[in-house]
Amino acid sequence: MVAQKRIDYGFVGYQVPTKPRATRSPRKRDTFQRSVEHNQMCAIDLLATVAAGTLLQEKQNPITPGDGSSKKDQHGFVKEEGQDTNKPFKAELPNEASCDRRLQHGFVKEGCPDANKSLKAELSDDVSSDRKCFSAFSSQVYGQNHCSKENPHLEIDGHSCMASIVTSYSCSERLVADVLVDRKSHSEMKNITSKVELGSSGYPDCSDCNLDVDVSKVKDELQKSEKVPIGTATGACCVEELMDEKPQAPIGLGGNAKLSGYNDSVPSSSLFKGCKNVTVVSRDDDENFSGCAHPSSKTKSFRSKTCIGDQRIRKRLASKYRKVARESKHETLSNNAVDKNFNRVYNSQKNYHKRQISQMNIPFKKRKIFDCNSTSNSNGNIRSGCTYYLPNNDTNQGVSCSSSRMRKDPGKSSLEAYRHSAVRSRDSHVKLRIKSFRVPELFIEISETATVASLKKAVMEAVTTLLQGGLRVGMILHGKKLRDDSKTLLQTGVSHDNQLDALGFTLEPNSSQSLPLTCAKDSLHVPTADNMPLSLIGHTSSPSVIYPTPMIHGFSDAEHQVTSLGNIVESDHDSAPSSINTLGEKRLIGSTELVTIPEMDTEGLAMLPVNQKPKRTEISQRRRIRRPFSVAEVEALVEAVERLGTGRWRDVKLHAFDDAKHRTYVDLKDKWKTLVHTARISPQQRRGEPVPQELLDRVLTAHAYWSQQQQTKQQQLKHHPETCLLL
DNA sequence: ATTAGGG
DNA sequence: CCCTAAT
Repeated sequence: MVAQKRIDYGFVGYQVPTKPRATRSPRKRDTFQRSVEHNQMCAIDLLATVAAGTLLQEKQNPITPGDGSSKKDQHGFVKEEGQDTNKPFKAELPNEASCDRRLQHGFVKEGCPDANKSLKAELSDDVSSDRKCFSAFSSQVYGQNHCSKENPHLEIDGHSCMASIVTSYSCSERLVADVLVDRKSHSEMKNITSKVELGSSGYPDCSDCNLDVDVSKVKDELQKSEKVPIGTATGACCVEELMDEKPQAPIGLGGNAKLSGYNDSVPSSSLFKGCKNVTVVSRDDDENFSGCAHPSSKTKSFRSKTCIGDQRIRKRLASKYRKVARESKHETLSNNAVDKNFNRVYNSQKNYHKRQISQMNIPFKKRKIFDCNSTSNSNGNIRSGCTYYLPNNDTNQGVSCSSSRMRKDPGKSSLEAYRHSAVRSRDSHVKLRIKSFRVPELFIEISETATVASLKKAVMEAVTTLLQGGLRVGMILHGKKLRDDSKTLLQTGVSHDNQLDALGFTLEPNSSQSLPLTCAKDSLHVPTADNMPLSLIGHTSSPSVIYPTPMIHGFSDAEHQVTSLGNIVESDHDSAPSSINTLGEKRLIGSTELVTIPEMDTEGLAMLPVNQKPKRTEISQRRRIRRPFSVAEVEALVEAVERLGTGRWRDVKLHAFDDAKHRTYVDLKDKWKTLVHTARISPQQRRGEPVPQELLDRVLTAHAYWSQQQQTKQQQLKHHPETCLLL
C-alpha cells in the first residue's frame, strides 16, 4: 500500500497509539501532514477493501461534511485519541515521550516553552483539522455513522416515535449522547405495552404467572370483545404505547399479552442514541381495547395476530414479563404517522443493517392494573372492576391520569368492595393488567430502497434478539418477593385490596446481554448465579424482582415509579453478579428517588432462599457470567476494529462498547481473536450463534490489513529509525 | 491501566 | 473467559 512507504506518524485515526503524532518543527509538521494524508489514504484503502459493497453504497449517500456527522466523527476521534484533542499540549508530550524519546528530546531542546507551546498549539490545531477531514472522510465512507443531532430523523418530537435508524453507534452515538443528554429525561426505552389479565382464581405461583395460563383466561374475556388488537404490520413487535387515557395496550407478551405496537415511550431517549424508535403501530383499536373501560380485550384476536410472525418472540415475551411503568407521555401513532416515520427512516437509513447496541438492556417495565368494577364489587366479583394501577404507576404517572384517578377514587372504593368480596368467596377473581414493558433501544439501519417488509423484518429480528434470553416473572408484594408459588393469591394477600397497591410483577429479561446465563433456549438457568433473579429461577419462588434494566442514559419515569414502589430491582444487564449494587448505583445516578432501592436490596437478599446465596457465591467465585456476543455486537466490534485497528482495544471499547460495561477491552480483544479464528475455520466447525459470513469476511480483511500495518510499522522502525526523529 | 498471548 | 507477563 502506498501508506507503507510513508510515515504513518501523526495519524490519529488509524495509527497505533505509540507513534508520535505531532511535531513542533515546521518540517516535521509537513511530514506530519503527509503522514496524515497517507493515513487517510490507508484508511481509504482499508475502507475500500473492507467495506466493499456496503461502504460503497454508503458513499453514495455521503453526509455533508458540515453536518453533525463530521462532528461526531471528530468527537469520536477525540475520544479515541484521548487526551490529545483535549490537552494537546500536555497530553501529547507524554505520549510522544513514550513513543519516541528522541522527539521529546528535540522538543525539549528547542527550548523556550512558549515557543513550544505555540507550536504545539498549532500542531494540535492541524491535527484536529486533519481529524476533521478524516472524520468527514470516514463519515462519508462509512456513511453509517452519521447521527448528527442535526439529522432530522434523529430528532424526536415528543410524540413522534419513529423507527430509527442507526448508524454505527460508535462515534455517532457518543455525539448524540452528548448533545442529547439533556433531553433524555425521558427514558430511552420503548415501551411495549402489554395487557395481561390474571384470573385470580389461579395460584399466584410462578406457573400461574405464565402467560399461557393467564392468557387462556384473558382469552376468554377477550373473545367476548370484538376488538382485535392490531397486528401491526410489524407483526413482530407491536407495542402500543399507553395513553394515559387509554392505558391498555394489549400486548403479546406472554400468552396473554400481545404486542400491539411498538412505541417509543420516551422519544428523547431514542434521540439520545441517535436512533429513533421503531414504532410499529398502535391502532385505535388498541386504544379502545386498552381502555380501562374495556377490561375485556379480545384475546383471540390478539392471539391470532399475535402470531406476529415470530412465535419465538411471543414465547419469550410470554415467559418473561417485565413491569413497565407506563410513561405518561405515550402516544399512539396513527397509521399515517407510522408511514411518515417509515419514510423518514428510509430516507435516513442507508444500510439495511440493523444493529443492536451493546447497551441492549432490556428494561421492561410492567404495569399492573387491577380491574374491578364497582358493580362487580357489589357482586363480589373481582372482575367487575376498576382499573387499578400499581403503585409504580402512580409515581410515574403523573402522566397517567387514568391510573392515578382510578386509584384514588374509584380504585379504593372498589378495592374495599373487592376485599369484602374476597372475604366472602374464594371464587373471586383478581384481574391484573400489565400494560407495558419496555424494550431496549433498537437500532436499525436499512436502505431507502428496502421494502417496508424488510424493515419490519429487521425490527422483528431486533426484537427477537432482545428477547432471546426470555423473560421470567416475579411477584413483589409490599416490596417483598413472593417466592412461594404454591400459595394462593388469597393466602398471599394478593387478593386483598391493600395488597393490590403493593403488588408488583417483575419481568426479568434474560437477554443475552443482561442475563446471559439464563438462557431459556439453552435451558441453562443455573449459571446465573450472579444474578439473584436467575438464581431464583431455579427455585420455586419465582418472584424475582423485576429489574428495570438500568439504562445507560438514565431511568425512565416508570423506573422511578418502580423504585418508589420498591418492587423493582434492577437487573443490571451489564453486571449480573453485582446487580443489586450496581443497580442501586445506577439508580442513584439516574434518579433521585432511590431510597427504596437499598431496602429492596436488603430485603431481597434476606428473602433469598438459602439455596440461593450459596449458589450465587459459588457462581460468583467461579467467574463472571458468560455473555455471548450478539451479532449486533460483533458487527459493532468489526466496525470499530476496521476503523481503529487491532491493538487499540481500549479505543475500540470506548467507541463501540462504551455503554456496555460488561464488555471490557480484554473481552473485545478476545472476541476479535475468536472471530478471526472463527472466520478461518469452516462453517461446520463453528459453534454458537452463527455470525454472518459477511462479518467474518470483514474480520479477515480487517485483520489482514491491520496485521500488515503493524508489520510495516515495525519494519519502518527497524530500517529507518531516523524517521522517528524526523517526524 | 493496557496490551498481547497462552490456556 | 481467565490469567499473566510485559508495558
